[in-house]
Amino acid sequence: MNIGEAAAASGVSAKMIRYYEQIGLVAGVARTEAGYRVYSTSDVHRLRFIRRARDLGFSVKEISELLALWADRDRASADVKRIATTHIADLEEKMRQIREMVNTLRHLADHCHGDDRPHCPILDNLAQGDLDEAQRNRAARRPARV
Amino acid sequence: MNIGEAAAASGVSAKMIRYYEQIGLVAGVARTEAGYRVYSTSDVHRLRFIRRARDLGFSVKEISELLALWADRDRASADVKRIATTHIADLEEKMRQIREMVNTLRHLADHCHGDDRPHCPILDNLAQGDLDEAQRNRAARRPARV
DNA sequence: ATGAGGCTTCCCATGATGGGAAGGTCAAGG
DNA sequence: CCTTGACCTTCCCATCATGGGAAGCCTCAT
Repeated sequence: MNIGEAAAASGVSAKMIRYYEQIGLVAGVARTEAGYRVYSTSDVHRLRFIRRARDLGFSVKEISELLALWADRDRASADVKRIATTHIADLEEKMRQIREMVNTLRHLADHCHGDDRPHCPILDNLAQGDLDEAQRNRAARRPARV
Repeated sequence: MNIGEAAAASGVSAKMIRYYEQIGLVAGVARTEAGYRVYSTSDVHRLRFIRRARDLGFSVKEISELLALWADRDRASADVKRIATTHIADLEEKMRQIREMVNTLRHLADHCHGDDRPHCPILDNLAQGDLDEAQRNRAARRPARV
């Protein structure tokens, strides 16, 4: 199987397959005499695993650990679960930060007439940058940055 | 005021102040004979505006539009509100995607014993990558990628 | 044998941020 | 007056995952 077919079969673009090989996430595969990469079905399985893990928001580093555990038949499920729960916590933290932004923004937008007149609480808030709820929270537990 | 003081006063790092100048988000400021940047209080206000907008998740591009509206006394508040509500929608979409990931992951993690035994539904799911809820949704409305 | 389409590598760009090096400047204190 | 330390300058590099595109080679079907 050429890289294009492997891409179609795994849902990972050819570009990304080469990239994953370059950074060592997948081992270099066999090549034809002409230098074309050749993929087996188990290579494709591996790529699909990666694809699915990416879809669940895991970083390449985490996926690398997950792949190692996947390959290790004697792994402890606790090790897998630890990675997953840590990731869940990361995602939840991100969600919390976004929710805070949305709350603040929605509050401001609700008080903005949104007509031809220039007065706008949104700009007022950005300009004065007073310590409102979101900002106090941010100050409390740096670093924020979503 | 030197860049260091402006950074402290605005909450924007000196690095980022230079970057914002470079990409044209803030105009080049006055310089001393020696080449040091000199900031006025209104420069600092502008930086604080940027800082606050970044904290609310606005992109540099959006902030550039917001700054233009801020400077325009005849703006229509509708223009500001449009930017804000679009941004809110973006954030909510991101939240939705993250929530989906979390739901799937939490479901999997809940069914993982997390002990010494190797069996693990998390890896099973990644490996088989069957079309579960999250994946069908993703397939329905590409592009996903959070 | 020719053309289309696939493959290769290599370089560049994204977005916002930080790190760090090499070198110039300024102010305070000896 | 000179030194020293804290600041400033520019320039380059790295992040993270992804895509775009060019130049050139390969393969298969016509």
